[in-house]
Amino acid sequence: MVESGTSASPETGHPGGDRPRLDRQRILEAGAVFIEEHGVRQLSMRRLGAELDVEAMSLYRYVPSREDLLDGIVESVVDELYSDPEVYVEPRYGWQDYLLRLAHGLRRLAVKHPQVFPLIATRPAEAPWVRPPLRSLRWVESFLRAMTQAGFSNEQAVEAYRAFSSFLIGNLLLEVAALGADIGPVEDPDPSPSRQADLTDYPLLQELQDLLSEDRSKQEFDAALDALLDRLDSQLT
Amino acid sequence: MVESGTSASPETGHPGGDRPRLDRQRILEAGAVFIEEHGVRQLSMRRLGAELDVEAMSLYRYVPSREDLLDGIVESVVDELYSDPEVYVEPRYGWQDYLLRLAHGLRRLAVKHPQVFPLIATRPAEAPWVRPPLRSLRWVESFLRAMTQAGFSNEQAVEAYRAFSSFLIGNLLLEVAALGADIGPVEDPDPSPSRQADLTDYPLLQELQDLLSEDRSKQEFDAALDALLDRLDSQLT
DNA sequence: ACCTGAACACCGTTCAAGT
DNA sequence: ACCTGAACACCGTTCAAGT
Repeated sequence: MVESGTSASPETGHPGGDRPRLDRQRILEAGAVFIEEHGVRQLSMRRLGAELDVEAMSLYRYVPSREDLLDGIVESVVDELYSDPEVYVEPRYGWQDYLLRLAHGLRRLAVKHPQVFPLIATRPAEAPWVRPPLRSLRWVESFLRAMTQAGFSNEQAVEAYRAFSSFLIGNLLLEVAALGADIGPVEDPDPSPSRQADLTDYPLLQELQDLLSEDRSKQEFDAALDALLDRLDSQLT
Repeated sequence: MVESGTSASPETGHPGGDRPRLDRQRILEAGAVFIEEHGVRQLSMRRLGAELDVEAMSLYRYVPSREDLLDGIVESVVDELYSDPEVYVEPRYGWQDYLLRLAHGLRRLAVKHPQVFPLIATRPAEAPWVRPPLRSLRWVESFLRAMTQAGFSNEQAVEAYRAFSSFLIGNLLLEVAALGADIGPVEDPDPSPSRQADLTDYPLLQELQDLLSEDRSKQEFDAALDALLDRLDSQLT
């Protein structure tokens, strides 16, 4: 990238290519944007540097490694949940209300960041029992408090936490996979006929193809969530 | 799976390091073993070649690219399901029996290949509606046939298929993550104190840490599966 | 204090060449 | 027919050097 010649104002101001100075948060956000645009596989230190008008090596002043960069991006995206006004309210309307808000907040997050969500779901967490997508001690504590205060035993609260995590991962991972289809690697669209499945040997698939292609994620999410809440409720007394 | 042929095998003389000749299936199996031993991140064409006593470039005669290699490994591991005698029986004992067998077969697969399973769960499939971990048209057809023949409507069968996939992904992905903890990248054990979470601000987590660390995956899997079957059953009639 | 250039070890992949 | 050597473009990362 040809640049510089920006000797006039060191702080700010150029309309075309100004460079607000590097800092960790700016790098993480640029990383999240880059992943959403090009996929994780395409994210290299060099390319992210270029995006920020900087050499790759400069990033190492703020981020110890590419791995740590990815962890940082995940953390920074998940932290958006704290500023979701629909989620972050005092849990005084009962545990079902709390779980509903939390689940829908995480679904909004997943749909907003379909390319980052698989990382949220699959990166190793701080401790083995901190299960995605609730990747922080603070949320786990909050979850368990809501449940125990509602009358669940310690064992039941922990079991509910696990069931809730599994429910979210399964539903949201498959939803974003169907969305962007790029849940792991591979970037090219590839609309070649080879990619179009040959259904001649599968009469039922042929018949149901329209149904199978229909997107009912929202309804299914709500239905499964409802069933989960019922199941948990039945454990209470 | 050692192949036939190679009768006198004149060129495989070395006692310690004989080289049974390259073929696609051998490469895929070696890849699966390598991933289970060292993690996906460590798998490079060069290293896999070395494992097979061959230069990396030789692999390209059987596998178009590293991406395709990973897809091939996933396919070859999932294909083990066909030779699981507990799973692959005629579905004449009812749909619940069928779903139970299938679910437990996939759980065995996940536990046997904890490092490969995340790939099974996250690699883009043949068609967008072919949801992991049932990554083949054949299994989807089989699933839908079992359900419709049991009296589910087309819509209900498709919905059941989606609910079943989500259930499996959520439960099994989190189970293998807790197992190997390496659900994505990063290889080092790192038992440093920095990795040990500081729980001073989270009294409930402190109190429940033993419960949280307990492994109850099998029971929870069975309980959630049971609840799912009940939910589906209630839609019948 | 912050960024860069050059360098190292390692990748995936191509292709002409060996046997 | 099957494998290899050399080469290319690209990585992550280190470190001494620039400003």
